[in-house]
Amino acid sequence: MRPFMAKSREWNKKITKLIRNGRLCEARRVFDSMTDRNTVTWNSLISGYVQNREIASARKLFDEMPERDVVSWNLMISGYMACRGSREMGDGRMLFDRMPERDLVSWNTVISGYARNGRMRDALSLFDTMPDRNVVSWNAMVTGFLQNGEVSSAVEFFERMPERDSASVSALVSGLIHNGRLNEAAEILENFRTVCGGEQELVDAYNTLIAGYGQSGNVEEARRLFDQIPYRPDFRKGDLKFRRNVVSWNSMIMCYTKVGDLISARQLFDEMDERDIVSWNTMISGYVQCSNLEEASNLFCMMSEPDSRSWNSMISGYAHQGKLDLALDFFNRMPERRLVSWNTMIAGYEQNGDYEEAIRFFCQMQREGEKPDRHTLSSVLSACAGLAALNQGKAIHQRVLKTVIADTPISNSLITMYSRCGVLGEALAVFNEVKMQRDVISWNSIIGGHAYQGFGVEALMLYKEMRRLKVRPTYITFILVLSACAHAGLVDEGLRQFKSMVSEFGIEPQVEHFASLVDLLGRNGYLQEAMDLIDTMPIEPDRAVWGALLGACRVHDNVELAITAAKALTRLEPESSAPYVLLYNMLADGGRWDEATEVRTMMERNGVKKQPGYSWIELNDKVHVFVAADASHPLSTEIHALIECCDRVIKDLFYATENVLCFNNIDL
DNA sequence: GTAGGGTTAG
Repeated sequence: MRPFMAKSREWNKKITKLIRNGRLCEARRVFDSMTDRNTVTWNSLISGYVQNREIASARKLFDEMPERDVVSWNLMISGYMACRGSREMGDGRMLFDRMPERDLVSWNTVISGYARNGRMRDALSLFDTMPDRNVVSWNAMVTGFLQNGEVSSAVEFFERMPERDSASVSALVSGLIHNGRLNEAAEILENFRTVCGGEQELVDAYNTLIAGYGQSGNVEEARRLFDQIPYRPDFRKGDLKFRRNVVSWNSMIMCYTKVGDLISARQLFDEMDERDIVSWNTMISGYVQCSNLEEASNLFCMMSEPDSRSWNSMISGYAHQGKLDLALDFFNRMPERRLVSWNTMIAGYEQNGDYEEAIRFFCQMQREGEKPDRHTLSSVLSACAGLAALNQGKAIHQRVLKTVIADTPISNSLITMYSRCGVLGEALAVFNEVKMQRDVISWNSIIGGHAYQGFGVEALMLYKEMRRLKVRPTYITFILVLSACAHAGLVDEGLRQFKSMVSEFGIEPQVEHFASLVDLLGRNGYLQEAMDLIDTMPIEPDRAVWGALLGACRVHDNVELAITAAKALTRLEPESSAPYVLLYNMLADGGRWDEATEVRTMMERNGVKKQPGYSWIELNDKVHVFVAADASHPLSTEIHALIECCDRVIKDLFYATENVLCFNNIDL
């Protein structure tokens, strides 16, 4: 035996293992350090890039490699087909047409690529012309039909198959479930059971159905099936093959975690003889989903080799609890961070309102060579919306045009971002571009944008257009419509819309709707009516409801109701300074100094501190945040000097115009 | 080291 052969085989194994553990960069370093690479070495690394959707890197290796075999070609084709874009699929097809020698895998790769992306006609024409077919070719067609909702074609193909294996049955059963036909799926399984008795394939079909029941939340039925599969083989019956495998256990555990029954999930987990990485990850993610990070972390620590899913579950768990420091700790400790890890951190910061950090992470991610996808872009767009960072948002819009083909959620984020940045024209431009793929969220975004910017009448016009096009509004639509009416002073219209929400659409009013109604009435001077509404509303009023009343009292200078509202607010949020401050200012404005002082004393006695106000400005793609009495900005001294200068100019003008404040003509 | 189904992360 030649020693160097054994050597390169060992290295190839090492590369494969690194790729399996998500350490692609390390695999690349091993590859680069090798002197005796063979075709398998090249193919292994290409496979790593393909698995990680780095198609350009895969192609570069493919073009550079000295000798390509049929596996190299097949790997590249499968990489292109998995990218799903029509351009990439075209590239894959081009390679297929150009390759010197095709095998069954080549044909099946292209067929399933077409089938998965709804191009059944292309899939079918290849299927019909291919020299010979195997069970994989048939299964790919069945799956494709089911994914496109063509259930009868799928069943027809299934029946025409010359031979079937466990994947054929699983494909049909799971496809039927995804088309909402659980009963038919169960029927197929029953037929299959009588035909093939206690074979291994039956277990796979059972597992599919268990998972299907789990998806629809029917744990009892799933458990009934699970219990029908014997735990251990029954030797007396000669039943050697029909027994639970690790997927049966994992699927059942998943059913329990899905409904939050972690006790039962854990019982099964502890009962298992052999757990695989999926068992561990399913349990961890179950604990994460019900916010039990302690147990999640216990299990995580017990794992010998956590993979990227294990790490990312922990990161997302802590991020959801707002513990970004702990999330970051896991993020930093993981052996190799991939796109999902970055996305989890960015989404975590964004959802916790730390928009600057979300954007900072986004920039760092790109510096480290990771390409954003739709998840990244959607989070970052929300962060830009939160900061009203228009230039950043525009730059990301450009990225979107290069990265995503047509994606409704992303377009909706763009609409929201432009709205929040105050450029409704841009928001409308996006809204008009996606005419064909609008959903109710697109409408909510554009209506909300107009309402938010004070264009109540325009918001209502958009709502009417939405109704004309028979788009069914949601409860959020009505929060926005009521807010639009409030801003436009259309009290009667608002009340009419509220009634129509209940009577026409059967939407049960939520506390947010009452807050909007209180705002609608109060803002337009109907303070007593707003108060009466609070007294009679069927839900407990929350801070938004009382806040709306208090704001209205401030505008219309009703001190007595303001006191009621402020009292209610301090009961709900004892630590908030806003109601005290607002009430203090109102009393002081009215010259009621004794009561004002009393409010101030009460605030101090209750240990409430005034929270510093803050504002921000976007300049040269950077967002600068200013907090009162904060000197952390690099140009703090200069900024304060400038403010003082402005202050002087304003004061001079103020006195010069004999106490008549007129900002309109000031040219600073 | 490559093709189809069923279990895990954003």
